[in-house]
Parts: sequence; C-alpha cells; structure tokens
Amino acid sequence: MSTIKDVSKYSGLSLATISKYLNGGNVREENRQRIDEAVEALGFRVNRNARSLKTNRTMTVGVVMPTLSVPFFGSVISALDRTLRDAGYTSFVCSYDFDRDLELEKLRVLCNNNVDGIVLAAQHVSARELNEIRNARGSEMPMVLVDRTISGFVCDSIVIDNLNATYGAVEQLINAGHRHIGIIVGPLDISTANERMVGYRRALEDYGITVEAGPLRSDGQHEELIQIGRYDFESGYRQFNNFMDMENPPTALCVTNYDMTMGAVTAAHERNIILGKDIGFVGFDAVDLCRIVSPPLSIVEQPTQMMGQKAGEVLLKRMAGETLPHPQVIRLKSYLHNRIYKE
Amino acid sequence: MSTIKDVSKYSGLSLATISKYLNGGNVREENRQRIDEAVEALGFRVNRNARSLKTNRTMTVGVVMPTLSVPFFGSVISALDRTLRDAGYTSFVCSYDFDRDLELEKLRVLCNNNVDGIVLAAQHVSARELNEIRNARGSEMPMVLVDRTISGFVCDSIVIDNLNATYGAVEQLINAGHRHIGIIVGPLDISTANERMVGYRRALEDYGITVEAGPLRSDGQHEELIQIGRYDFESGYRQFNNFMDMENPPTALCVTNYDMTMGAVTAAHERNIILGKDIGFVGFDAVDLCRIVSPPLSIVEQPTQMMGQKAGEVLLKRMAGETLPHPQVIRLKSYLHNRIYKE
DNA sequence: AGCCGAAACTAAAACGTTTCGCTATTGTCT
DNA sequence: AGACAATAGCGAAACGTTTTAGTTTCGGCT
Repeated sequence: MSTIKDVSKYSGLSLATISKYLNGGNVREENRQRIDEAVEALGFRVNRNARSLKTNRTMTVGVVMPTLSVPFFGSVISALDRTLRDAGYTSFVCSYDFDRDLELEKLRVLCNNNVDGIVLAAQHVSARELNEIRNARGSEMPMVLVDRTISGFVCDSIVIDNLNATYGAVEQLINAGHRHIGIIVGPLDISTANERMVGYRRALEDYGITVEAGPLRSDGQHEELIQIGRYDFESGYRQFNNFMDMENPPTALCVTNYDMTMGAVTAAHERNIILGKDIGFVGFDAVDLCRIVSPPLSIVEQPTQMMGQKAGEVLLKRMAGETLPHPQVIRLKSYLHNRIYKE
Repeated sequence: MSTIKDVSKYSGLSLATISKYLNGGNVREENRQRIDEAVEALGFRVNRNARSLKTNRTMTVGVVMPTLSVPFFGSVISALDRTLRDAGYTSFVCSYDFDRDLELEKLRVLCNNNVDGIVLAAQHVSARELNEIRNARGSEMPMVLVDRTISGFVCDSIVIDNLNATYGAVEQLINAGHRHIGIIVGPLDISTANERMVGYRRALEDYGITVEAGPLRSDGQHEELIQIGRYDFESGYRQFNNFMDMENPPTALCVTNYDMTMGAVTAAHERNIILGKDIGFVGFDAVDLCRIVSPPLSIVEQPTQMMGQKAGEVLLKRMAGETLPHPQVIRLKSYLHNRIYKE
C-alpha cells in the first residue's frame, strides 16, 4: 500500500504540500497535476487510522440499537444515516440484540474505536454507566438518545410523545363506546412503556373511568387491565390470550409496539376474534399489517424518519462543538390511523 | 486522555513492558499489579487508531446490506455478529438503501476505515468494481458475499439454493392440481431472482407443462406468467393485481421475497381473494405472517441464521490467513412450510 | 530594477501504539 | 557457588498522517 511519502517522492513535492492539497488546500496548478498524477499512478488512498491518530476525529458515528430485525429501527437508521452522510459522516450500526452485556460492550467498543459521536436506543444500561462511557475520553462524547430515555441520564434525546400516543388511542376506543379497555405495555423500565401506560391511565381518568383495577371477578378480586409484556411477539400473543381468558374480558385492547401487535393479531386470528369488530383494537407501528388484515386495524404510527433525521441534526450540532445550553429533548407527535369498523 | 506513556511513568516501567502486558504477555507479578493500578488510576484505554496504525489490523468487519428494514437481513446480521464477536471481532453494519452509488461508497468507506474483512449482500456493484475494492489495499481484502452473488466475481459466498426453493414451491402447487402457475420474481440482475425463476421454469418443464408462454388470450397472444418485480411491497401488490386482471388468470402464484409477499397478500385481501383457497399460493420469508393470516400461507423459509453464521466462519478463516484453494461457495437449503388448505 | 506582501512550499515534530534487538534479571542445576 | 538457560524488561525506531513555524517564490507596484 502506497503512502503519502510515496506520493511525495513520485511528485517531488514535500509531504506537507501533498497533505495540504489532499485536505482542500491550494497548490499551484502545475503541482496540482503532478500530485493528481502521482496519486493515480500509485493508487494512493489516505490511511484513515493515521489521520485519525493526528486529528482525533474519525468522521464516523456509532449507532446502537436493540435489534435490526424490526422495521421501526431500520427506518430510524435510514434517515439518520442520510442526515449524517450529507454532513460527511459515516455511521456504523450495531445491534445488541436486547442483551444487557452486549449493549454495554457495543458502546465501549465504539468509544474505543474513536467514533465522533453516538446515537443510542438504550434499554438496560444505567445512567451511571452511560456517564462513564460519555466521559471515558478526555472530552465529553457527543451523544443522542433516540426512542428511549434513561432515567437520571441528562442527554439530548429524540423521543415520541408516548403519553399522548396511547391517550389518543384509548380516547378513540372510549368514544367508540368502550369502557373495559385493556392495554399491553412493555417492560416498565423502558421509558416508552412507562409513558404509554401513563397515557392510558390518564385517558381513562379524564373520562371518568376507574382505572385502578379491572372488572370484578367472581372471587371478589379485580382483574388487571394493564398487562406487562416484553415488547416481543410472544408477549403480545400470550397477553392477548390472558385477556380473552378472563371471566370478564375487556371489550377493547391497546397493544403498544410492533412485535406485540403482531403477536396479538396472531392470537386473535387463532381464536377467530375479528379485531375492530368483535373487540375494539389499536396497535402500534405495524402500518403494513393494518393494510393487510381485514377489516383494517387502527394503528399508531410513529414518525421514525423524522426521529432519525432529528437525531442526526442534533448530533451534528454537538459534534461541531456547538454548545447548546441545555440538553435538547425533542418530542415528536405520533399519528393515529383511525379505522372505524363499519358493517 | 491518558496514554500508555502515562501508564509507563506512573508505574515506572517501560513502554514496551506495558504494551507487552496489555497484549497478553508475561510480566512479574509485582509489575502486573503496578500496571493494573496505573491503568485503573489513570483511566487508561488503548487508542485503537494508534494500535491499528502499527498492526495493520482493526479487529473490525464491515457488513454491507441493501436495507435494514427487512427482518431477513436483520436475522442474518444477528447471527453473523455473534459468530464474529466470539472470535474477538466487532462488526459494523451499513445499509445502502438499495442505492447503487451508496453501495459503492459504503464499500469504499469501509475499506478506507481499514476493516479487516467485508460481508456484502451485493446488488448493483459490478465484478470489476468489486475486484478493484478488494485489491485497493496492498493485500487482498477478505470478503464474503451473502444471499446474492455477482456474476463474474469469484468470491466466497453463502447463498440459498434458490433454484430448488422455487422448484419445490411450484412442485407443491402442481401436486395440488394447478397447471396455470404464475410467479413474481425480483430484478433479474439479482442472482437470487434469476435462480428462482429458473427453478420455476424447471419444475414446470419436469412436469410437462408448457412454460414458454402463459395461457392464450382472446387476441391470440400469450400472457406472461413470469412477472418481474423489484423485490418491494409495491411490486408484489401491483403484479398480483396484474395477474388477477388477466383474461385467464393463473390458478396459483409463487411470490419470491418478503416485501413482495406482503404486497401480494395485501392485494389479495383487497380483492377478497382467499389465498390457499381461491388460488394456490406460496410466499417467501414472511414466516410470522403465515401464522397471522387464515388460512395459513405456505411459505418458503430461508435459513437466515445459518447464513450469517456460515458467512462469519468463512470470513474468519480468510482473515486468519487460511488460504483455501478455491472460493468457498456454500449453498443452503431453504424450508418449505407447506400448509394445505382444508375446508 | 528593486521591493513588498501574499501565497506556496518545506522540514521536522508529533499523534499513541507495537516491536526489534538488546541487556538485565531470575531461577535451576550441578 | 557458579554457570547457563530462560524469562523479563528496556530503548529506540517505526507506522502514515497533520501541523507549526519558518523559508522560498511570485507577481505587482513604484
């Protein structure tokens, strides 16, 4: 592999001149040609390791996601990558496959590989750990959280207005006449799950529906209308069945992410329950799905593209050294695809 | 940020000793403690740029995929990452979002960033370009193609036995009594699309069914039973409708990837056509989907995990310098989930 | 023709590691 | 105790860039 020294020898110019030209500096027209010719002849390509060693910048950004098998994150990444690329950065994506240790490891590896910034959809990692990672290098590593925030970790974040997302969904169900409304949320230590639960609660309260407990069972206990899943297919499937097996099942259901929606829809099919008709239903994210199933499902769509783009924009500002006074927290609105069942 | 020099000063040992210890070498127990203490006290972390500059290795692998919004690739990546990680490598994933220029750019950027190897699901890039990229560095960059091969590019590859996948699918439809069988394939310059089409043709030939042209139209022309889509949702949707709008529509259909299957299923729903009952149907990849829809769909499932794992294993061998005589081409079997419709 | 300032160029040091070729130290065996 | 082999530790050079501070070149003025 030829180096800048070879180019120097070949062209008869000094290292510094070559370097300057390569980085956009001015050289005499004659020398410009000599350099171009040398570069061409030698097949020279700048060694980014050496460059980064000097400049302390890699022009790369690390992106850490819980999984890459879900369209939600794919879409975020796509828009994010585009935004960063337009500014000359390359993004490297890692998935931690929902694994706690892997999440931490990926973050560490990225830092060690000297990315200039990090975009993270955090799940298990603690505020303390994140702070440690952010400060592992001399200066504070630019960092943006997407989708999920970590309690106690002060950081730029791009998130959905989850509270209003479920509020709106539940409100619609209430307006359709439902009073016994169940919800399947994710693990409550994930911020989105918590917020979505709060939105559900608030909607019920605002409409004067008792939320503390579900309908009375024959044994005098209340049945829980808030079921906590794990944001995966099986959770949706199982919890849906739990609901339907109750003595007094809810007449409507809100399911709060992609995989669980898929699971719930599957379970409904197996039980010959027609969603939207036999029971009220609002899912999340599965926009394709709601076209496929008949009758079409009501679905909360999250602005994934916008989320990626905003994350990129904020990160770019931070990496450019722009020192915004407070952490930027951008809360994006979701959109409720409201399909009302007609006979 | 503290360097190995700081560790050296703090511990009173030489650079060389510290470095040796950090790389797994032996030092006296006493010194071992001094170093550990210094590292801890200074918060030292090795600068991988500097290390890579010396060693010419980064212990990273670049993974380039057409998209990250499809579970198929997510699953491949997941298994691939696991395999590489177990061997101490980190994988960085890029998507080129089906874009030709981006595909080339991502490959170049990865090479410039000195990854030790590349895993690529290639789409538009030519054999010439790939060769250029592979040889851009001094030595030949280890490289493995997954899912798709590039005609004329000699390279280790992990692919599906696409021919037999569609052969089996079509065979099943024939056995169910169908004679007018249509297929929606992808762009024919993608190897998988081509192979799947050949499998379709061969099955028809083997069963003595004319394949050259579709059923006769009233104007004396034949209708084309092979429709070429673009492997996306809209293609599946549109081509399905094309088929159904024919004067003499096929009685069975094979749709050859995830997104197009989704599109076809959607179109079928909109036309109130029950797949598996009203017409024979075999889709690809959408294994979740086939549980959801009733009656369940017949689906060809591709061994994505195995594909990722094998790709990792082959790449590891190459990166270890193992000089296998010929390019390894591993052809994995797909699995046909055969759901026969019962009234 | 001679001078000036700007623009282009250069030499050399530095970035943080690894590694080569030695020397110093240790432990073992007679 | 002495000698020897093995092991540990060391100094310095090298990896391929960028950058600082200083030098040369050049064209335009008077």
